[in-house]
Amino acid sequence: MPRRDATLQASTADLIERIALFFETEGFSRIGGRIFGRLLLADTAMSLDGLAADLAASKASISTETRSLERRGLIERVGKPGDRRVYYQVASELPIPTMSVRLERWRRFSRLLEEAPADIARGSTVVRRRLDDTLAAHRYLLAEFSDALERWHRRRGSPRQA
Amino acid sequence: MPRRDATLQASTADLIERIALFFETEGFSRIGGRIFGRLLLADTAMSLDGLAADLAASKASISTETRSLERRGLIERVGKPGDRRVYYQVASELPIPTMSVRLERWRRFSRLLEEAPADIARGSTVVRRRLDDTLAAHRYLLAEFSDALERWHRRRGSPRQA
DNA sequence: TTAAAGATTCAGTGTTGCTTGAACATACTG
DNA sequence: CAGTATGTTCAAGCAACACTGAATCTTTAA
Repeated sequence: MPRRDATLQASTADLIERIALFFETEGFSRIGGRIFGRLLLADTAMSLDGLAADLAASKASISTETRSLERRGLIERVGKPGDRRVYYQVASELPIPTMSVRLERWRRFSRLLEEAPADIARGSTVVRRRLDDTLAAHRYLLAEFSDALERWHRRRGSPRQA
Repeated sequence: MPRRDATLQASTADLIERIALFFETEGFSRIGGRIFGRLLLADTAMSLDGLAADLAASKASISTETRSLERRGLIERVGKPGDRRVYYQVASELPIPTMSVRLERWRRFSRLLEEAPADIARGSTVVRRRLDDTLAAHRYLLAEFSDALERWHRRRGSPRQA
């Protein structure tokens, strides 16, 4: 029974675990969630084996899950001079990609409705109207939300005064 | 090998299946997604055994999944005079609950960050700042989105001119 | 080129959770 | 009351997926 690295505070490990549980309900694997949680609370970028040791998981899992998290824009890879390992850190403009991923999901559903063949609701005005209404709401809310995201980005995005 | 009811058009069955696949990525079961898809495209409310026959699934599954969908506000039960069965239909103000469910998920994550014990990032300004920024973004976007939802509701919610 | 570290892929194992038939509960009808 | 229709719960089978150790690939250093 491998133990988690002792350098991790109990409260930190706790929060990481809760984040992982949350991520699990969002379609990630538990380890994926742990990685994200660990990086979110990390003072500095971490290497693959650092994560593996820290989270008591195999390097195979870390490798797979980091790639998945990266593809979804939640984390990014960085290098360190004089070190050939790859380091991972939370995406620099974190809120944007997080929300963008969610936006993308909605769009997929909207597209699904749009693609509904014309013949599907033929003869049934009630269905046709329901689909139209739903689609209209999605369009409206998606647009509003994109705007808000854009606004936030402009308001906060530029100042890189670390 | 039970077949799907022949009264369902092929294109309709197809769309239902794609909706079900989408719902699966959203944390529902496949059958749950099928039920929602079927009801979304249904001209009229459907009974439990109607759904079971139509979707070639057991009544047990339909019973479980309808309850889950109802709890999440996506469908609702209605009665028909002179019939003791329970009928299901898509929620009347569909877009609202759909979006509300999503909002609720975000709020859960925000709460997770808020509950992060103070000691967690002590000594690390970079972590503290990252958490603060993320939380600020979430608060901003959640507020904006709630407003938009409210606006939509007011704009569209009242006219019940069926 | 070889040696070695670092990262990825693969095949196997275990766990989770969906789905179902059957048993059970409830409520209506005559 | 008995009989029946309707809906829910339960235990078990099964499929899907996460996770891992080992093998493989890639890159760097000497």
